[in-house]
Amino acid sequence: MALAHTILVVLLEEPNSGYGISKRFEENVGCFWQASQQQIYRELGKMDRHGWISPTVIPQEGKPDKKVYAVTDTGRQEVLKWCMEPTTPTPIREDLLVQILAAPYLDRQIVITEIQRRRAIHQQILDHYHDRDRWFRDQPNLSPQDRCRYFTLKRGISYEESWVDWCSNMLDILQDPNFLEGELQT
Amino acid sequence: MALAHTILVVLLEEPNSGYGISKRFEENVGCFWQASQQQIYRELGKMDRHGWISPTVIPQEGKPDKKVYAVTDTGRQEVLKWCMEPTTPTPIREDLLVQILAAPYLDRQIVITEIQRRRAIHQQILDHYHDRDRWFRDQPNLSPQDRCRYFTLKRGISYEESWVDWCSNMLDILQDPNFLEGELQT
DNA sequence: AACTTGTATTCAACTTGTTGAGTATGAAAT
DNA sequence: ATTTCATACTCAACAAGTTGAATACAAGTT
Repeated sequence: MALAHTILVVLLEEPNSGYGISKRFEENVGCFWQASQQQIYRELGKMDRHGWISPTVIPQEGKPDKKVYAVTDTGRQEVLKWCMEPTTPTPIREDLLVQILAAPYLDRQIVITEIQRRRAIHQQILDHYHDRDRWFRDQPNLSPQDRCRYFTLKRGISYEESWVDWCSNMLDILQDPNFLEGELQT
Repeated sequence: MALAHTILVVLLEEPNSGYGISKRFEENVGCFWQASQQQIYRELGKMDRHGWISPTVIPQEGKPDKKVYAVTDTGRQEVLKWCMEPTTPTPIREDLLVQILAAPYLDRQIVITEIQRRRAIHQQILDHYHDRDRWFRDQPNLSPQDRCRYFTLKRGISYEESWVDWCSNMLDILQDPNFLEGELQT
């Protein structure tokens, strides 16, 4: 139940609603954990039933009511216990590399176009991460929480850079008309 | 149904049994797609019902019988169609980074130990990939299939390198006794 | 006046992934 | 002689992720 624990960590900093948590995921957590709104709402229900969080309905003006969840003592114990356990690398499942494996049966131009498209996507994410990186650097003082968020952003940057590099390298190789013959390039 | 399509691509090169496909996944495909034996067997059943593959029972000496699956025409059409569609980056879900986000609530030594452990894991995978990389380079002639497998391996290397680099960087920062104060390091 | 956007939540169906048990054979090792 | 390993497959239960629909209010836009 890693999603539940991710949500708990987000709620440790401050209580928040399902909608607010979802926004947080988009803005801050997205570089290492992606979850849909529906997933978050469902998980919050389960966490509530487990007694890890407790909701307070907050009436708002001009907006619908919201249910703000706070971490309970049980929840706090649970998440800290979970966080001290060893982790394993996440299994990778990458559609694009299935295409690469199928490249001998495909038109080369399709593969090239797809890698260009993917490089653009990763470059765009990277640009966005660089903006956030600059924001962190411009702050005179960062809270420990922000500092740790910065570390996760660094991981996101490292990841996206590795994609952009690989794509560029692939394009160099595939655009060489002799790529099927001869020595392997470096 | 990306797993089904990944299996189809593997079967395009040569017909194979569930067990054999599982081995292939461990040896070659694992750097970009991880699937358990059970998942593969279940998927093969579904693919058979869809008419994408057809089995032949092969009696063996000294070993149990095996069901060798070959891609049908329908299956071939299906996988080639799928491979020409645009892909999206796989959502990332990384437990270790949840821990990093929770670091302000944890003992620093636990986080350091965990990152060291993870770096060792990624370094080990990387060493193994480097061995395979060397094997590819030592071949005088590679089939287009092997050449494409090599490209996916390159992606694996890029990915694991980015992890090792990030871990090393994190350890430098966390082992600095003043990491909570002062300027952000590069 | 009707449409879109942003906030806020809930429910249902389906697919995919994980975990564990269970069956069977032959070869190699203790 | 028994255990372990490698081959080879099946079934079931559960957890997690995806997709889509539905409801509701207010503000801003066309």
